[in-house]
Amino acid sequence: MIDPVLLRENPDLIKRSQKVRGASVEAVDDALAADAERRATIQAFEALRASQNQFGKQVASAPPAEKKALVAQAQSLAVDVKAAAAASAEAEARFTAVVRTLANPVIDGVPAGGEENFVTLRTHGAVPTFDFEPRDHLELGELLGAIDMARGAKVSGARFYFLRGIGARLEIALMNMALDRALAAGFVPLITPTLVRPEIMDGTGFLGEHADEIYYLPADDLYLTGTSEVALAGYHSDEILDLTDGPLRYAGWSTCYRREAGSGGKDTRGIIRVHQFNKLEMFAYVLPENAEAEHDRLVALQEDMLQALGLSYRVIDVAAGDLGSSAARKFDIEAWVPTQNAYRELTSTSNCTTYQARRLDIRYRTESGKTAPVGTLNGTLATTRWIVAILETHQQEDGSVRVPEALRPWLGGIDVIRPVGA
RNA sequence: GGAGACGUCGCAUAGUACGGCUUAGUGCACCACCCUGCUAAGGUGGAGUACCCUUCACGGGGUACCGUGGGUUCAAAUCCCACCGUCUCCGCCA
Repeated sequence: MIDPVLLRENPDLIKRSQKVRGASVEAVDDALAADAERRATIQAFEALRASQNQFGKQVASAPPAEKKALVAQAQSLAVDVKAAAAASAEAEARFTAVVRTLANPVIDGVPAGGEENFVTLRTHGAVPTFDFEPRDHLELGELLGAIDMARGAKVSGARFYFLRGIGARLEIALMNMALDRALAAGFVPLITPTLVRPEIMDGTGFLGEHADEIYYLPADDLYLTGTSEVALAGYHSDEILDLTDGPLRYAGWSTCYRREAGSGGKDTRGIIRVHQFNKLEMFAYVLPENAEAEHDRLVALQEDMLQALGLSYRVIDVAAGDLGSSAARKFDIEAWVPTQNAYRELTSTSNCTTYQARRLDIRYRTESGKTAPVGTLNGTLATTRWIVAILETHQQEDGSVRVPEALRPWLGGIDVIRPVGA
């Protein structure tokens, strides 16, 4: 949720942000009107309630003879109070509903426009070239006995798969490598619940435009999370944090579930876009003024990891229209996937500033002793999808795949993965 | 799945049988000051969160909050209902 004070005092800033996102600018005026209405009804209710409280004291201390008459008077007052309370609650609900449609104001410098308007900040590594026809990750995965899509479909349907043998080991190795790096960088590992209550899912902002992407279990009123970000953000909800010793940083390890509802027909081959995968997610709670520095720090950790794995990539500043409503800025890192002749997203790192924290009521104490919402950030450090880029980038003509040196310690020292039976 | 107990201001507790004298008491911890040669002990005072109004500001006034949400009532921590959570016992089970 945006800061209601900012809305009141600087609506133009929010309008500019809505505009570059391609979101509704009128919603800002609607919110302002709803705020005025809300405050008026609150005042009316509180004044009535104050007189009712006064009256209650009179009734309590009145001699029994007068009590009856006073109670009769108080009854009519009670009717007014009730009506005013209802009006105020309604106005509050209307205000909240409108304000929550407003997205987090983007940070200065975020490119305007939609998905294609991203700005490339830097690229790393030459695009790999082959003196043979490179195989795609699924063909390699099948040769290596690593990926089994057919049986995944048999058991669970399209976009499900088995990772088997070296494929399973590869994923565990990646996750562990990422975890060790996160530990070294001061992150606290956390294995998170993947089923969460509605208010947590809603608080992280995923029930908005992503609602149809999410698995829901009506019998239990629980949502399956598409990223451990949800549980990591909910972890400290309704708390006042002590950030005097620095940010709180967590590395969440979880399976992620996504319906991929809007992506019919896209990336149907292999494990690029699947309903279930594993991810190691970094999450940081920081003082708002440190959020942008933390954002860069997260991206640096991701780049270190990608470089260690010998992948070629570019870092992009995602355009305003392609940000989720919670993010004020988002850096994606996309690795080169040879057979697609394209960069594909491997990590996504969002600075949610205080937007998410305000919804989840996560605060810290300022120097003056007041409370204020913290900043939250999240970013990927490893996912199943990375296997795609690793297999394709490091493949050799005979279908074997070189294991990047940095990954070998987590694979028992294996330096080359060879086709099964070869 | 069945039966029961419980959820109060950071922690621990009182208050709930009889609704109004509770702007929720007490202890510990906390902060400021006083006192004692240091420490300990003692004394005095202060402390929650959110929102609304007012003020240039310091501040002042008000409303709500006793797990959450409803309800009864002139009035609810206290009565009623639902939900969430914790604990105990029984049953079942990978």
